[in-house]
Amino acid sequence: MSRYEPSQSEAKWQLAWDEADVFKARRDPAKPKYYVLEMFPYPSGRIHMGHVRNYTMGDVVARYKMSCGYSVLHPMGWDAFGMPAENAAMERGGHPKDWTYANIADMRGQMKPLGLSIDWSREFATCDPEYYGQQQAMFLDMLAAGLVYRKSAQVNWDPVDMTVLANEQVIDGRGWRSGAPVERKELTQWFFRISDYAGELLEALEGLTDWPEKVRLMQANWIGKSRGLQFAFGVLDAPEGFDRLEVYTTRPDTLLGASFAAISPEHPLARHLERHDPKAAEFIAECRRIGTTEEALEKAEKKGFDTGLRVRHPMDEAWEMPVYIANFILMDYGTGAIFGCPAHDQRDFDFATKYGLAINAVFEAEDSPSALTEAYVPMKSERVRYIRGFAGAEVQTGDDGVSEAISFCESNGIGRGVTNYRLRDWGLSRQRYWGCPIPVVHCPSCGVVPEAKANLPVKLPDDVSFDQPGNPLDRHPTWRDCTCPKCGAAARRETDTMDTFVDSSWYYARFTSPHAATPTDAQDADYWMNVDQYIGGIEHAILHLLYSRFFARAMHKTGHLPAKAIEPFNALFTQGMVTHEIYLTRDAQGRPVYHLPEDVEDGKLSATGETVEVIPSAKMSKSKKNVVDPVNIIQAFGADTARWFVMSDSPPERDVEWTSAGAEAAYKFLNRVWLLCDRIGEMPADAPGEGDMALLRAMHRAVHDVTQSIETFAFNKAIAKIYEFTNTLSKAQASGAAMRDAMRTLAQLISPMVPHLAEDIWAKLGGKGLIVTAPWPKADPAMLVDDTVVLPIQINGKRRSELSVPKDMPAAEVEKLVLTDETVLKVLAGQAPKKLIVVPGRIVNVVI
RNA sequence: GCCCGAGUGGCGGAAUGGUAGACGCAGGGGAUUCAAAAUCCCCCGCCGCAAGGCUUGUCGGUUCGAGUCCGACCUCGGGUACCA
Repeated sequence: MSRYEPSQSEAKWQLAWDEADVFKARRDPAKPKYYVLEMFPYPSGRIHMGHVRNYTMGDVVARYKMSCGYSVLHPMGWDAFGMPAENAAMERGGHPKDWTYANIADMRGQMKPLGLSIDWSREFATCDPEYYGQQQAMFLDMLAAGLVYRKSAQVNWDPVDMTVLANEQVIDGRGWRSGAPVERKELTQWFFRISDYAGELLEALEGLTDWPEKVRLMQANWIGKSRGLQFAFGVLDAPEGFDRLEVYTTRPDTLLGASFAAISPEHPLARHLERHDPKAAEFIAECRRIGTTEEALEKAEKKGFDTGLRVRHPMDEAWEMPVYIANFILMDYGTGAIFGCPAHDQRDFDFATKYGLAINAVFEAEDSPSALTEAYVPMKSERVRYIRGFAGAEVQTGDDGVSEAISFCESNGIGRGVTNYRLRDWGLSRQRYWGCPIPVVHCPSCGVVPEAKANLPVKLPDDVSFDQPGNPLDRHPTWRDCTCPKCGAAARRETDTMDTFVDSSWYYARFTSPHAATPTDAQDADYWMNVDQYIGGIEHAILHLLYSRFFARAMHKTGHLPAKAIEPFNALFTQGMVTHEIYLTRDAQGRPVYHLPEDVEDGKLSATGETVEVIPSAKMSKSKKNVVDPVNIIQAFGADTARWFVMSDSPPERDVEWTSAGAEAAYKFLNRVWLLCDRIGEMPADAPGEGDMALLRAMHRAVHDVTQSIETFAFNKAIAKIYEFTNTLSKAQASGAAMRDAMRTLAQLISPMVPHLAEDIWAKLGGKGLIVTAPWPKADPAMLVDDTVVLPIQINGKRRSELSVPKDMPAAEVEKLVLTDETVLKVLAGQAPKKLIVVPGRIVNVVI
């Protein structure tokens, strides 16, 4: 008998894999390729259980596909630019670069013991000049291709720190450090023309059949295609240049229910009034105190300012309406101006009620019209009766009403039907140091000039300090001052850096040739793209994934990716979070003091015996101290236990709660497998036994079920099947040869999840070579069929009895048998059943 | 606010519209042991002595049959364009 000692054997097998170089991705024309990618991590410095779960899932897929004969690419890198590095520099001193690379080294050191099948030779960080230099080259190509432009946009401005704030740095409308009320400020910034691709990005979602439906839905809603009418109101006594007010509406059928027009505080007309009307200026200033986020804007109280201007209804010369500036109208959507129909829009209804405007119903419910105490907003597909309609039938659906209204307006010269998208262009400028510099130069005579490609990468300067707020690049004279690449005159470098979403929008492509002298290598990209399986958090469902889809198209347009790669991720899987209970005690003031799980035992603090409050599981976070450090778990139980547990307990798309009991159970199971292997290994190969056939059938059943479960990402079910098979095997009385065969197969089935233990078993039972390179077992279909089935008998839908019959017994014969069943006879009491339903091979239902 | 999910025993969960609770944890009983740990075997949704009844967040509907489909709601989670 030997002991299961993961600390020794895990290191041993990791070395063996390294020496055999089994995870090196090679372009092999003889094999099909498989590219599996997990969303790369931000180098915070510590891996957490969420990482372990994410990378174990990818590892299971990678190892399984390798066994199935694929040439696998499974790389790892670091999403290394971003705010936390600058925050660390500000709080603790030091340099973002040093902090980041030290974190990367730490995290790599924590990840390696997990035994992941990663090709580490492809590792890179997005803050490597080698990587971001290629990103700058692509930016210049995209600029030349017309995919990038500059325009004015608003940012959160901290007037005390004199710095731009990210949305998460604005707390209750105030700067997180200064506490000063945040203002909106306009800056000229760079944008990607993602909205040019809105229609295509929407339509192509249909082809992403291996993406979760919820992600496709979220993206479709985000892109937000709408069909509507754009038309102009005539403005009475208009200020010069504003005699027409263009509005966009998705409900032109409600035009005769209009009672006001409203414009965005950023609308040119509002801007004009701001300069000439102090009251308007005051209102607009108030609007600007609301944050820049959609959430803040939507949740803010809806307010308007009556400009005193009036517009004429396009269908009635005599009909005049007031024009408001309203805080909820977005300048980025439509024309930045709307008309309000209070009867059929709740927001307009509230607005009209507040400002005493008319509420005129345009249509009413077909059957039961009722008084308007709130806006009547039926589904557009519902039929309604138009009482102020002007186009189409009196009774029609909202959709038809809209179409008819657009046709009517077009033929009467009132406006034109237009298709609009909610999706806005992607602002990529960041007023920060730790990001990829935007490679352009501002020249007094040539204007905005792209940096020459020969001068790339435009490297971040190292000699910067973070002792004052703001972007250090802005106050770095030798870096900022440069010469114009076009005319050679003195010029200034762009000091904005790129949004880190740019970095993560093409790393998957860079992994195919991570050190090429161009952004991608055509042959490598052609062989390895697309990512066959992408795995990551649902929190990236919209932004990261949509930006990546756009970027792949932009890369194709600029010659950096083949046409087949414009949808870069063939299949997507979104995994849940790892959660843990939260433990806390209270200090003298009643404030919570959080405690690490490892310091709590049986609901009490180990040190003092004080009882802790327990809050239900939440996402692991440092501030709540409900974190379990994978490094501790690996030291205590081994990587295989950590891997087994994160895969076993919950369906992978759902959150998993880390419990120490669960981790111990995983460890116990692996021990059991180890001992079982020992026992079988000691059986003489020719030891006689019975039940070889039964064991063989169970083995094929297990191979089939586990394979199916892995293929469908049901890892928890795969593990349940492995438990069942292990139970069967340990109770089996089969011959030595059959037992060994079954045990080796068991080792293969567990090998994607617990690869180290699997290698140990394989080696002990005489498997050939490394299990990691052994071909995946195949289930024989003939071994999977059962001859008899047990049919449950229901009476009025409730299970009352059962019946064992040959698998293919005709329904008529089953019926006869059912009517002889004791329970059925008793319930029928001599009467005939009303109905007898026989679902062959499944169930019988007797209706009485 | 808006968009998208999720809710099943004490706990994590399983279930092509067809036996609700597979598998695991916790718990109970037993074997082994001088004893304990470890290991092995058995029991285990709730109410009830039992017969039986109830049970998949709540309420309603479709169906011979609903955890699964439809409608309304409740709670929790993700996103909301400068967190990554």
